[in-house]
Amino acid sequence: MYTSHLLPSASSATFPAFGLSSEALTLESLFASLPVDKFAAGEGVFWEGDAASDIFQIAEGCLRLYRILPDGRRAIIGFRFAGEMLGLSCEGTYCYTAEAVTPIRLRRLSRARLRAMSEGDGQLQSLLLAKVFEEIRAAQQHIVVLGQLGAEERAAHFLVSAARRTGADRKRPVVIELPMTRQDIADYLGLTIETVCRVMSKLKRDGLVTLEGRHRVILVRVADLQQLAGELDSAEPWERQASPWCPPQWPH
Amino acid sequence: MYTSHLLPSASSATFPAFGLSSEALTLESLFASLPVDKFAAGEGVFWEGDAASDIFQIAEGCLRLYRILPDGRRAIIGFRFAGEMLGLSCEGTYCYTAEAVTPIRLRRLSRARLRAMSEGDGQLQSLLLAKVFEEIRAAQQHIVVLGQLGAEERAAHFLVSAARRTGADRKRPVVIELPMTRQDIADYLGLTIETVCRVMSKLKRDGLVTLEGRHRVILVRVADLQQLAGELDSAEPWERQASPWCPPQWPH
DNA sequence: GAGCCTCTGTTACGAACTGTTACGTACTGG
DNA sequence: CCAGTACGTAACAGTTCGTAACAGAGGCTC
Repeated sequence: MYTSHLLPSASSATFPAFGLSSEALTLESLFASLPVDKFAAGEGVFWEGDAASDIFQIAEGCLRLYRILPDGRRAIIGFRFAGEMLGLSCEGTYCYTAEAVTPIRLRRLSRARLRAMSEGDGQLQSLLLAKVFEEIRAAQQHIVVLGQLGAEERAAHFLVSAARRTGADRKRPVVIELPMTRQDIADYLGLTIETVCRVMSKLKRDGLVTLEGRHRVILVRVADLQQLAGELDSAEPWERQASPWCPPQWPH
Repeated sequence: MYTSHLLPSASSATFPAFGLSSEALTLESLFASLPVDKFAAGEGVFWEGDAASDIFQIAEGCLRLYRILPDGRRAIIGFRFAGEMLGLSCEGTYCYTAEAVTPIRLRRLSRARLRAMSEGDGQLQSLLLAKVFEEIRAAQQHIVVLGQLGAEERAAHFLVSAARRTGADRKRPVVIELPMTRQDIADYLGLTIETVCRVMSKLKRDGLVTLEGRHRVILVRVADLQQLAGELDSAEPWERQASPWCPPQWPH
């Protein structure tokens, strides 16, 4: 799981890459027949304050969710990847801006229609509620990370979470792809870009990871990274299937 | 609103002190006939990992919600006050420990029973969902505070939020009562107790607040405090009624 | 109710960490 | 291939932390 909001998708439901789970199929099928919207990298899907009329499922790509403070600082609340949903936990207006990190394709479902569909469908309601609870749990995890962990610990947590989320932690070597920029990571972890660089370099120097280019990290000593991360994950219910992962080809 | 989780109660529903709102009555009436449990200050109501069998409504007093990290650090996720609910957004097991800050009285409703009651009751479902959404919004607010604000800004935000939450910001002078200890505030704001003291002293020295004993703060220059807090509140939908407030008599 | 005791809170100062600024390098896209 | 952007590194500055000493409030005993 990605520190917190990187993996706010399913708790009991899963998102296998080819839709083998019956529970997941229920949710996936809601979107399956909908047309696909495309957005270029850097494009916004919706903005904080917009009427929250739709929810989205990401068919492909990666988004960042953020809020801008009055003085211009940017707080990234989380990232969303292929297979995950977007905008479910907003009511009235979106409480953050959603922007494409990579080129993305997503399907749009109006909130009104979802409401109509879930009316009287207890199973669907449960699935949606599970996603909302998952999002709360992820947010609380993020709160713990930002409030209690130091820079190196936050970075370790970010990496370990990414590995778990993508399922990379079940292969050897553990290779994770990070489509977002260092600035994105910094704004997500509550650090500056320089501190992120420093810490990544230190992890590399200490032999915990290997860096291949800007967007690929190989976790060498996973157990040590997990310990650095405060082992916040191990007690977490993220024992789940990986979401489909976009191929490593995002330009910046 | 309290930085974030201090006020995760209602978004559309309100909790007037004497239950005058019809929406609030719907939720309040769920608990009204239930027996009252009492807990002494420092006592735990439930623990992280416990089966989340019940949800609670606080009749009186204040609780802290926290998680303990493997190395002993304590992260306070939020506080809960009289009139608010507890344990709603957990599924399966509680994801934090709830502990009385002051002597508390609360009413317990089993999750199974709530489920049965809400089955087929669309209005009740909406009310509960609104509370869950409110909690997510509060958590995201807390993420922004912990990730982007400095120590003084966090403290200012904490105070302004407390004022808004208790309705103290609509009177002059703005007097807020903080039943929790400095250590609680520190663990909530991601600071050390010394930094909390230092910052509070600085706010006092700068004439922004007056401190009366350990648990009472008078906000002198509210607008300046709000600006320090990043004005995160002003754009927030916390334009709501205050919850009933416990009398200022908590010993430590 | 007086006095002692313990716990909480406050302040000071040095240490550690993170932010800031600046500059050089690597990658990306045209 | 070139220009622009993102990234990495280093030196310096600022903030926060950690330790420690002290002050004050509340509780307890007598």
